[in-house]
Amino acid sequence: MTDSAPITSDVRVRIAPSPTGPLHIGTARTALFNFLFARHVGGTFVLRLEDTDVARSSLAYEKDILDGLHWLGLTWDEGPGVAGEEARGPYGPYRQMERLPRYAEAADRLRAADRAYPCFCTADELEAERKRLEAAKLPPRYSGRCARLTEAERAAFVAEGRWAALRFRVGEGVVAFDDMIRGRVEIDVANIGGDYVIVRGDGTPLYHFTVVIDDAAMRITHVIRGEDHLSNTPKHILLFQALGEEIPRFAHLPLILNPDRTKMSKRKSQTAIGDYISEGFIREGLVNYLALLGWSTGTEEELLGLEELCARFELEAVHKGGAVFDRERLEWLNGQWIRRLTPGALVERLQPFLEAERVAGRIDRAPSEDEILALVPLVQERLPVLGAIGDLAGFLFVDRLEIDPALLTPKRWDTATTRSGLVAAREVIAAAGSVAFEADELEPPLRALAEARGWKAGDLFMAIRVAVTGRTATPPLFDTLVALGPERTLARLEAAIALLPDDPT
RNA sequence: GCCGCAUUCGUCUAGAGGCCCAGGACACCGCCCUCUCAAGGCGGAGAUCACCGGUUCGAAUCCGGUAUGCGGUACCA
Repeated sequence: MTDSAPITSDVRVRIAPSPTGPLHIGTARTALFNFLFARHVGGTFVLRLEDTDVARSSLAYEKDILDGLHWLGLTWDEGPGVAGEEARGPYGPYRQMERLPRYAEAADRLRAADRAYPCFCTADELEAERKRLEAAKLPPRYSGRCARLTEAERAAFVAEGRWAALRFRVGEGVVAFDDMIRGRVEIDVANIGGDYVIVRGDGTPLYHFTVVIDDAAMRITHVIRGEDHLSNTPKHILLFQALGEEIPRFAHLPLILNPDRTKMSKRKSQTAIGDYISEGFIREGLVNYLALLGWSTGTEEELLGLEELCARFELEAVHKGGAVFDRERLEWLNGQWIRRLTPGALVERLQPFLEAERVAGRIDRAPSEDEILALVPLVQERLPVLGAIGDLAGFLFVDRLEIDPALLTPKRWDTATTRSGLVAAREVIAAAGSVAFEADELEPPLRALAEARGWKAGDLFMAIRVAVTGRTATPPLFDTLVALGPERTLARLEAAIALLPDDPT
């Protein structure tokens, strides 16, 4: 499969998630686009964990992210060691907290070259300054108060016990770059807010700093990330230059949006990949859908597997505008892929969902593999998500069926007709079943019964359906009866009949 | 506020000067199939291509402006 794709190009891309939350839809899409780009050109796909926000990072999130990417089939060529395994790749470690000495070395270098300087301003001072600017209707910007401190003044602050953050000197000029998706972007550094902090007072490095050092150290050639980083790009370019590193190419992907067109967020949308997995979206559907959010082949084809996506993906064909996440379309695509699964594969994927139904107490026993296999023809085209299996076929695995008596009587029937219909049906089914309990043996006599009594076959069937399943929407009736087996079919008919008054007045 | 990016049916998108009074898909509506639900087939409705000016014989496509939206503007990532 794709995880053993040969490396035939110098292209190196990365996905750099921060383990401060479960794998997010947007991160997954960015990872997918990086992966597709790498595979398309025969490049290398690197995974790096940006865990410098120690307070919010956790191992549980890290695991969720790694598992999620694996589940999607986005295997990386280089990345951190997990579960006792060695890290893979020549540019490790791939966790930023294990790379601290490298950031310290780079910080020293910038400091020595006077491209960065210690800033002794306190949070309160900075806050006051920001307020002053805001009141004067000026853009927030660091004044540069500490930029020209003499060594003596610095020593005085240190003696005072103040801790210094390290600020990068921004200088003047215009930073320009050719975004692979948006074309030329030019930003005057006067607008990026002044000299910015690259190392905190406590000595830990900040994102804008680590991302540049690592992208350079890991020889990343193309930075493919979300549009929310577009405005930050000049900060990165300035650092690449100051460090004497080659500047990678940039490609900023359009954002995935909430229905109200704001950046997709946990508050307004379901963003955790894990939640989609537990609902029963399958990787083929999710990958296909995500790939089409912001990209298209340029043709009218839209059912594309990972292999095909790798072959066809073009970064230049990515859209510029944000895309609203459309769950209905995802469900449709997911259903398409479920229908394309082989029976064996569907059985395998259904098993955990049936087991979950059992654990939740919605069914009394989880069916065997063979039982599920027999079910596949009845359910395969009726599952938008695997999790729908409980609603669709759960009645087969419950010991005591709950029936809403109100549903038992078909729309055009009264309870007396329903009762006699079910009584007669029970006889017919018992008789037919004694020959062979098969769909072909059951249907003709029941149709004949309806005709003899002047009933619409559909009404009779509906009464039977509700009697044996408790539902008005089920897989085809006769296949359902067969799946249920003769004993349970007859017992359920009996129980349903008992629910109907035998002398309605 | 400032800076940046964006703007084609409700949604995802095709479209790179004439093939477009704009094509496909999801959703929606109708019909067919049909024991229900799906699936599938057929058809329908749905976009004055944000707006205004320009360039051109001709613009959704090129240029300028405006509007709106979003993003960024942290000792978060």
